[in-house]
Order: sequence, then structure tokens, then C-alpha cells
Amino acid sequence: MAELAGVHPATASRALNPDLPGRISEETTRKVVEAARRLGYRPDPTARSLRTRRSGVVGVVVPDLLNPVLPPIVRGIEETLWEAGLGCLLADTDNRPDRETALVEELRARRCEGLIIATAARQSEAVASLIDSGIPTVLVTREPDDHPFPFVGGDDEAGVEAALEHLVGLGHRRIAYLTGPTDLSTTVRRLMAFRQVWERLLPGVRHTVVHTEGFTVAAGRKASLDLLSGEDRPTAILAGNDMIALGVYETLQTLGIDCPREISVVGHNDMPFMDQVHPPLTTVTIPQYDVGREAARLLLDIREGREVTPTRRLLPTRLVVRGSTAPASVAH
Amino acid sequence: MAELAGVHPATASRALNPDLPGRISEETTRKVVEAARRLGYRPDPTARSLRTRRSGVVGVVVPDLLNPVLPPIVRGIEETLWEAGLGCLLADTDNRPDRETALVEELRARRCEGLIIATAARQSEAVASLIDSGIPTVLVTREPDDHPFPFVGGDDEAGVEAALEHLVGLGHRRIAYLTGPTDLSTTVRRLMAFRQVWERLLPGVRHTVVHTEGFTVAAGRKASLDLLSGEDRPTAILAGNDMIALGVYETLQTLGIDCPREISVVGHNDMPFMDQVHPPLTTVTIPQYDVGREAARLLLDIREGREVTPTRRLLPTRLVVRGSTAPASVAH
DNA sequence: TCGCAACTGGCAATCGATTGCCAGGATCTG
DNA sequence: CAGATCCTGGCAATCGATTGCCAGTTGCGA
Repeated sequence: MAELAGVHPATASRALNPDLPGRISEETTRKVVEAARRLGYRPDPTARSLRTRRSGVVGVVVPDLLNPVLPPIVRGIEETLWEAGLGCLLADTDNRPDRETALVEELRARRCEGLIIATAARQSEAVASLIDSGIPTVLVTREPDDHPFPFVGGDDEAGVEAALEHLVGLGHRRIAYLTGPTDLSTTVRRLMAFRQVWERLLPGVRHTVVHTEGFTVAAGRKASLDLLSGEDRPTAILAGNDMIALGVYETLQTLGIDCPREISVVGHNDMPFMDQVHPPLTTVTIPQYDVGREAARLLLDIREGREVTPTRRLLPTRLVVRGSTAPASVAH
Repeated sequence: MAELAGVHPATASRALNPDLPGRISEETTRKVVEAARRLGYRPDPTARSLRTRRSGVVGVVVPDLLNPVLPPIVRGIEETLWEAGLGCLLADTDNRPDRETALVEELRARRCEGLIIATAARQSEAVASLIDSGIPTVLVTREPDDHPFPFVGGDDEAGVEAALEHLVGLGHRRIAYLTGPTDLSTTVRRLMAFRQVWERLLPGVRHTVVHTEGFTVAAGRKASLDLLSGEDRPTAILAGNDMIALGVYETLQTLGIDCPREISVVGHNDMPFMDQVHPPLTTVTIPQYDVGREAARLLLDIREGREVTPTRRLLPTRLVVRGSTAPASVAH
């Protein structure tokens, strides 16, 4: 260790610690730094952790990294954490509550200094278990119905509002909302927004809400097949997310319905390549990367004991109008 | 600690250690286990690490998580590592060599038990620095020109071969290979395969190779614009990856060239949604998830001191024929 | 000149689990 | 029945950095 090279045992620690300004004379500090440099010395993080009770890592729990909305969030988190000198322990729950519980427990056992959780269903045993744990926790993108933690996500309400205004502005009146299962927080947040905006824009007008089996292409395909096969089909579909919208695309192809001439489709999330599908998908874009950064910043604030207000941060979303929406045909 | 609850100090450690079979009497073990259970005791990983000199984490270095080929790889790695009780410290270099170097150094300082690196350019200071470090290291998907480490990736050669045979089988003869910059290992591996297969299939026939500025849509668009604007344009383009292929799509749209009627396009990687673009892209699919799992398994083998042979594992790729390729038009 | 304060650096305890060595008691062997 | 062996559990050192406390020096003011 640096002690040998220099002269002393634990003086080196103080010399190398920037939080102790004039604690050690400049002379001595210089010697220590020099010795450390020559030996390529880096204090052992394990030993340090043991003494200081800080592990230097935070756990990041995601439901499924293959979901295209997550990588940008994780990147935002990861970059922000490294900048603060914290490592990022990644855990993927594969959307399974039991795995979520197990992984959160594992992360706690590893003495993570904080947790960023993107995986929570509306009921989450794992999140509940954290409530009085004292572990700094931030939820991101998804959240349980009831929880005391800070949350960062996109402003879904504004997104749905913009999407619906867009469709109504194009003359659409028979609009179906095709969303996911009711046990996901995303479904609830977006659906509530849909209902509110609907009442404002088209009070009293009937609307259709269909719950798919999941936020997937297959579920979207299946649900839209029923919806579009019957008489009196809608002139526009607002999808709960882009996956469902892609499922709708497949159904349209199957049934030989032209988008956007005969029907308009709007998605949500603006996943990568949604400008490359056919037709290019009109959808709500969410600043996922910034959501990740903000979540990490919030966690750092909490960790430093800084006050965090407000506790919910909804980052601005924006409707990107592409080729999948058009004025309602006059025939209707 | 469990000691208090039970009766002894460090006997608990042995009782809880499954690697010491009959070391402690069944009676005592039972008591310890019971006490541990009641207290929800989990040995402190930090203290354990300090003593055993094993940190329980491996570093995973990726160039850019937003590149769609990476998430499945990372998932495969992450799952396999957790199964083995290892954590997964994620580090994203943003494709910057200086960050790669800094992050690898940081991961070393944190005493990672192993490193899985997906980021290496053809020259990598970071990888070079690991050579005599004794740290178990596995490279994945990309690799420097010269290195002593095990490597796991897709069988690009077979992929390029299948793609080229497909095009030639459709009657194409004027084929351009549109690949990335020469300083990336992916470029080199795929390009060498292209040249070899070409010599076998169409010996002596002239072919065109164009290097784009990167494996991106923009670079693909730009390079293909030059290529397709002139006279005597190719009847088929084999792209170095799907991004470039999408760039070609944009150029085709700009120039009003119909794919696949007038020109065929083949990609490489089979990124998500490549079946949803227009026309659906014929491309080479790589078992990315399995690549990740295999890389992690290899790392575990090395860590356990098991022999790893062969040191290069190329997982089978497959050409998925979709709508972007068609027989060469008779006009040519 | 004396005394007190400021400044430096060392000592030793501490974080919590692991592990080599040892000892007491039980069991076995000749 | 004596001595050897086995089984079990405790003692204490160890991993390496951090930090409260203390002591020796130096400097300054009274």
C-alpha cells in the first residue's frame, strides 16, 4: 500500500480524502499522492464500504430490457450515476412479480445505496417491502396504485390529450381507445386521461374502450381484429402504446383496410423505428433518456439528504404527427 | 447477528456455508438456520468480500445500449450471471474510447470478478490493459484485431454467405456491399466474408464495396445516395447492418426507386421491427440473447478455472427472407 | 517567558464475515 | 483400559480503509 511507499499508515487515507481540506500538510499530501500514483494505488472499495457502510452501487430494476422504451431510460440512469461515482447494478425481472421480489431482496442484501425501479405493477410486494426500509427509492415510468416514493415519468395525460385533440381536430368522432390490461399502471394513467379529455372535447358522445391482453403486438392484433371486423367500425384508433398500434397495423393489412385513408391510428411512446414502419406512425414521444436522468438525479438528491419537491415529476411529452393519421373520410 | 440469537460467534458462518458439509453438527446448524431466519439475517456481502477477496459482481461494458442489438445480449448476460449469484455492473461507453478506458479502469478498481466487453474497437487501449491483469475477460459481438481473450458472437461469415447466395440465387449480379467504417471489427469480419463468398460464387465478376461513415441510418442514406444516383446502379445492395439498410430505404424513397421491384436490399442483425418496416427487410438474424448467455457462461467457466475451448464461439445465424428481395428484373 | 491554541500525524478500534489452528469430549482400537 | 482418532465448536487473526482520540510541535499572544 501507499503507506510503505510514503511513510505512514492511515495518514494516507486522510491525504487522499478531498473532504478533509487542510487536515494534512501539503508536503505530506504531496508525498502520499506521489506514492499512490507510482503504485497505481486505488483504495479498496470493499474495505472502504465495510467501514463507511456505503456500497457505492445502486440497484436498477427493469421489467424487460427488450422493451424498447427502457434502454434510453437505463442509459440516462447509468450515466448520471457514474457521474456521481456510483455503480449501476442491473436487474431484469422479466415482468414476473416473483422475480421482482427476489431481485429486490437480493439488491437489498447487497446493501445497495438506493433503488430505481421501473418494474412495479399496480400491486407490488417488492415496492411495499421498501416502504420502511430507509433505502432511497425512486420509481420510474411505472408505479403501484399507492406508494410513498418519488416518481418520474412522461406526462402521459398531456400526451393522450394531444393525441385525442389531433384526432378530433381531423374530424374523427368514432374513436376507439385500445389499451392494455387493467392491472398495469400505464393503462390506468393513460385511460383516465383519455376519459377526461373525451368528456371535455366530446361530452356525451359514445366512445369505445377495449382492453387488450397486454401491451404487445400480438395482443393488439387480436383485440383489433374483433373491433374492426364488425359493422360500424371506428374511424380512428388511439392505441395505448406503439406495440398495440403495430398489432392494429397487422389487422388492417389482414382485413384490407387502408391506413390512413379509411382509418387513422395513433400510438404512444415513439419507439425506435416508428418513423420507418408503414405508414409512419403518429405517436406520442416521451423523453425517455431525460426521464432516466431525472430519476437518477432525484435518487442522488435523496441520498444526499436534499429535499425533493415535488415528489412527482412528469416530463413533457409531444405528439409527433406522421403518416398514420388523416382527416376522417367524408363518407362518415 | 445470528450469533446472538443462536449461541456462537463464527460457527454460524460455517453452519450457513453449504460448502462445509458435516463440519457443524446437524443440531447446531438447525439452531443457527432458525435464528438467521427469524432475524432475516443475510451475511454482509461487503465484509465477506473483504475477507474472501471476491466482490460478487462482474462488469458489463457496452458501447451504446440504444443500439438495438445490445439489449438482448445484456439480458442474456444478466440472467446468466444472477443465476450464478453474481451481480451485473453496467457501463455504457457511448462509443467513446476514452470513456471505455475510464470505465474499465473504474470497474477494475471496484474489483470486478470478471469483465464482459462488447465495446471494443479494432484498437482498444482498455482491452490491451487487461491482458496481464488476471481478470477473467470475455469479449462479445465486437473484438479488437488482436487479443488473447475468448470471444462470443454471431457467425457473421455464415450470415453474409447466406445473404449473398440468396441474392445471387435470385439472379443478381451487380451487387454492392454497403458496410461501415474500416476501423470497426464488425466491418472487417463481414467484409472479409463477403469477399470470400463472392470469389466462390462469382469469381472474376466486379463488385462494389462502399464504406459508410458509420453503422447508422444517416450514414447509410448518405452513402447510398451517391451509389444510386449514378448510372449503372446495382440491382441489389447488401448492407453491413440493418441501420444502413434503413438508410438505403430512405434514399430509395427519395429517388423514387422501388424495392424490391427495381432493387433488392438485405440487412444484417434483424433488429426489432425489421419485419414492420416497408418493405419488410430481408436480413440476417443473430441469436443475440444466446450470445449473451454464452458469453456469461464462458466467463463463469473461466472464473471457476474450467478449461474453455474453443476460445471462439460463433453462434449460428440465419437469413430471414422477407419482402425486400426479389428476382433481378429481366431488364438488367 | 509562559500558556494556550492550532496544526499534524500516529495509535488503535472498528466494520462483519471467514478460516487456520487448537482444545475438549466422544468414540474407537488394540 | 490406555492411547489414538474423530468430531465439533471456539479463539483470534485477517481482509484494508476509515476515524475518534490523543500527543508532539510549532506558533502566537499576553
